This record gives sequence, C-alpha cells and structure tokens, in this order.
Amino acid sequence: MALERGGAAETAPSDPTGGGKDWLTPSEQAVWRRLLAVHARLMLRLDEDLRAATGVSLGDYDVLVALDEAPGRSLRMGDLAQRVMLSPSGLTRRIDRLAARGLASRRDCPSDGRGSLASLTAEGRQLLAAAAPAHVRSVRRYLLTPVGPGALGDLDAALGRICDALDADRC
Amino acid sequence: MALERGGAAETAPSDPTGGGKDWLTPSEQAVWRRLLAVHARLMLRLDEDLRAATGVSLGDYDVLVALDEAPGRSLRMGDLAQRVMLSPSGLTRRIDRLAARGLASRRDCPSDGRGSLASLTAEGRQLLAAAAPAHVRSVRRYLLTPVGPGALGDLDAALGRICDALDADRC
DNA sequence: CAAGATTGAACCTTCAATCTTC
DNA sequence: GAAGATTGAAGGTTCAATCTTG
Repeated sequence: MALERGGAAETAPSDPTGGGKDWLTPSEQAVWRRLLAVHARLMLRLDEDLRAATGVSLGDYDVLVALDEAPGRSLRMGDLAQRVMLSPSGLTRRIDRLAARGLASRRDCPSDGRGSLASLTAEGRQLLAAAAPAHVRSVRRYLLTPVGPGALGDLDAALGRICDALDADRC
Repeated sequence: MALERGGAAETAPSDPTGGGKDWLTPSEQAVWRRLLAVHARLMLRLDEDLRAATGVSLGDYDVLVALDEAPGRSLRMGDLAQRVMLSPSGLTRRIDRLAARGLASRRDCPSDGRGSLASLTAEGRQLLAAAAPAHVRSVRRYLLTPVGPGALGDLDAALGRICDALDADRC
C-alpha cells in the first residue's frame, strides 16, 4: 500500500480524515520518487567530482565557501553551523578536521570571550580558487542547464512556496 | 526569468576553459542554494513527523514500502539495497534493526543458496497501514500542493533532463 | 574464481553532559 | 543562571575483508 492506491485513476479518492487527500496519484508518486532519486544522484556526483579534484567533500567545500564570503573570512561557530546546516558539535569536529589539513583555523572571538571564530587559511583560499570553476561547471551542467534558463524562475518560486508551507506549520 | 537583473551582470564572463561558463549568476546561485536548503528542510520535516507518529525513520519507512510493493512482500537484499539507495552492508544492518523490532524478517532465497530475502512481517504491514495516510498528507502539504498541480509535469520533465545529464556523463 | 551477503574497522553526525564566560 | 563551544557516548553508513555458494 504505502504511497499509492492500486492501478486506479489519476484522481485521488475522497478524504476520510478531513485534513487532505490520503493517497498519491500515480503521477504524483512518480514525481515524488524521482525527486528523491535525482537529488541523491546529483549530490553524489557533485561530491565525487569535488573529492576527485580537491580531496574535500561537498560539505567541507560548503564550509570553506561560507568562510570565504564572510567579512575577514571568519565566522562565529554558531553562525557558521547554521549556515552550513550542521549541529554545533558537528561543526566543531568539521573545523577540527579542516584545521588539521591546514584549510581552516580557529581564533578567539574579540568581542565575546566565550566565542570562537573559524577562519579560512591562505591554503584554504587557494584550494577554493582552484576548485571553484570546475565545481560551478558541474552545477551548471547537471542542474542549471537541464532545468533550463526559462524554468529557473519557476523553480525558485516553487521552492519559495514549499518554504512557506514548511514555515506555516512551524511551532 | 524575472528572477533578477541585479548589479553585477546577469551574464556570466567568457569561458576560458572551453567546457562551460565558470561562474554562476546571482539568481542561479540563489536557486541552487535555496534548493539545498529547502530539500534539507523538507526531508527533516517528513522524517520528524514520521518518527513522531510511528517511531521509524524515513529511511526505514522506505524499506518497508519497497517490501510491501514486492511480490510476496519479499525482496532480495541486493535488489532492495538498490531500490532504497543503500550499500549492501548498510541494508544488511538496516534489516537487522527492522527485524529486531519485528517489522521485517529474513528468509533464505529458494532459487539461489547465496541469496537472502528480506520480508515484511504482519507487524510491519500494520505499521505501514497506520502510518501511510499521515505521511502521504505531509508529502502533499509540503511538496505537491506548494509546487502546484500545473507545475508538477514541468518538475517531472526537469528531473528527467537532470537524470539524462547525469547518465550522459556516466562512464 | 565470481557473486551475494555479512562482519570488522573507520568515519561522520547528533544528543547529552561539561566547561568557560557573560 | 544562560549562552557559546567542546567532549564523550551512541547511532548509522561505508569500504575492505571474509565467508558461503554457484
């Protein structure tokens, strides 16, 4: 059973529970599953390409980019954790690894003795400069170009509406 | 695309490497980042809802659904691993956990002595029946409805083109 | 010797507890 | 006492090695 009601029509059955329809039509189910599969494959490909070219993962790259864009190429641990969607402890350990490889470093926060600042090292900046062009080409080749210039705006709008739906139910 | 026409050129610089453009326009970058963030939030929400309602994760649920749809509610480990996008060892361990909870079980493959069959138990089927309606409603509420019925076809087509691009470069 | 599945080791992430500073 | 960050313990995933069967 699961996601779909057998062989049936493209119209979902009536709603017994009052909140919304209880089943996905075949085409809805197809899109949903395809979304999961394609997203996974896309991320895997970008990660593989990046690792092969630079030795850093997509997640590491995201951290380096965030630091590079920050004023002074430094960010508070908490802010950086949010930006890269990691837990505080998760970021602590990722910065540990990046620091061990010489790509990032730590400084004490001047304004708040409790805080730490993660910073991008010269070596990290160098890696970013070397890796960015190929990575950007990959994003374009596997996502932006296939979606098409005309549909990018539609995609952005849809993403915005999903965001709103998520926010609406947020307690 | 009506996304933006902002300060820096919306047209990417010329291409020094011959493969494609080297930089993302601001609007391209915005869509790309928003995609990452929205996908993460959507999966997190669906996972949280499912865990709260049933105690199983989205990944566990996916395994149970795959088994439920299979003939005899059973699948070879290798086939199931591919279906749910897990490594062979990853699936072995996930089935271990589901079996420990009584939601899945193992049988020897009748046709090939090397193989194992994972099966859905009656208890697993029961959990699925109880969990599916709410989960389906969540998928509809946070994804299908916000995207909109008219745009679903476009989304599916775009996903198909991304798939093709991924396949094209696959060696 | 190849294929299917499992096991051991390593890695990465999170939660809970802790330590320091405000 | 609360906030920011780190550390210990636990959970889950993958790679490499192993075991069994074709």
